Amino acid sequence: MLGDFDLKKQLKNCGCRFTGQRSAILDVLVEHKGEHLSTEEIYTYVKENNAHIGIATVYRTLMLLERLGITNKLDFDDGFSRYELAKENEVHLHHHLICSSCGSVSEVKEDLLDKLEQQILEKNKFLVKNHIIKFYGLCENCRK
Amino acid sequence: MLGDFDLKKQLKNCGCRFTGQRSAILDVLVEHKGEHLSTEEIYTYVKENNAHIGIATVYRTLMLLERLGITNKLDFDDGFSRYELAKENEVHLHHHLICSSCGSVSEVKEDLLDKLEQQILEKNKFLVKNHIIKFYGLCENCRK
DNA sequence: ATCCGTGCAAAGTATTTGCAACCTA
DNA sequence: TAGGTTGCAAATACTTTGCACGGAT
Repeated sequence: MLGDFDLKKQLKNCGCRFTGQRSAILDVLVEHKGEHLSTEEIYTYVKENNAHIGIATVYRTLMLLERLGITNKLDFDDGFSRYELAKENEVHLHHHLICSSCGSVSEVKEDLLDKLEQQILEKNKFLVKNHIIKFYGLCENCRK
Repeated sequence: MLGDFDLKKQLKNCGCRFTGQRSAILDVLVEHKGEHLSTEEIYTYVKENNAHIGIATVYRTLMLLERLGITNKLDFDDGFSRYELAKENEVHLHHHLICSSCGSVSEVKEDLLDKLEQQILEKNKFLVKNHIIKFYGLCENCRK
C-alpha cells in the first residue's frame, strides 16, 4: 500500500520502527478518508484484521502519527478525540459544520481566511500555521 | 451586584431557584471577565468565599449557565472545559490564537466571517448560529 | 411544607502509564 | 542481540450521578 511506504520512511527518519500495528492503523485512516474517526472507532476497524491489538497501542500510534504530521486531531466537543489524514489539508483547511440539533458534522472546503490570517499577523504578530473552525448551527435537515 | 439580578430573573423564567452557590459562581465569571477559566479554576475561586461548596455543584451550575446562554463553553484541547461570559460575544465572536509552542491563548476581536457564513448558507444550506475558531501557530514571544 | 439544589462519595468515561514479553532492525 | 513496541491491567484525570440532607419559595 502506498501509505505504508511513506510511513516506513517517516518512521525511520525519527528513529521509530515500522510495525504491523502502525501500518494497520494508518490503513484504517486511509480507507476512511474524509471521515472523522474516534479512537474507539479506529480501534474497532483495526481489530477486524488485527484481532489482538490493544487500545493503548491505538492511542500511542495516533499520538505518534499526529507528531509526524500524518494526521490531524479534531475535536467536536462530543467527548472523543477524532482523527483525519493531514494530507487532505495540504491544499485547503477544513471548516466543520456542526448541527446543534442532530449533531451531524459536515464540511466546507473553501478557505476565505487568508485575508484574516494576514491581518492577524500584522495586528497580533501571531503567525498562523493551522486552524480549526467550527460553525455551530442548523443543518439542512433540521431546518425543515 | 448587577449579575445577580439578571441571574435571578433568568432562573425564575426557567423554574430554577436562585441560590448562593449559583450567584457566587456567576460572580467569579464576572470578576474574571476576559479570561477563560477552567472548571477547576472556577471551583478554586468560588471556594475563597464559599469554602464548603462541592465541585459537582460547579459542574452542574456551569452546565445550567450554558443552557441559559449566560456562558460559553470553550475548548482549547488542553483537557479542560473552559468558560467565559457569553455577553462578550453579543457584539462580536472571538477568534482564539493558540500558540503551539507555549500554549498561550490570546484573542482576535474581528469578524470577517460574515461573507463566508453567507456562502455556507447558500452552498451548504447550513444556517450558522455561532462559531468557534482556533488558529494554531506561533505567538510573538515564541517567534523571537 | 414542598421539592429543587447541594455536598459527598462512588461511578463513569476517555486516556495514559508500568512492565514483562515480543518483535523489528 | 538490543532496544523500541505491544498488550494487559492498573492508574489517571475530568466529569457525571445517586442519595439523603438542607434551603429557597
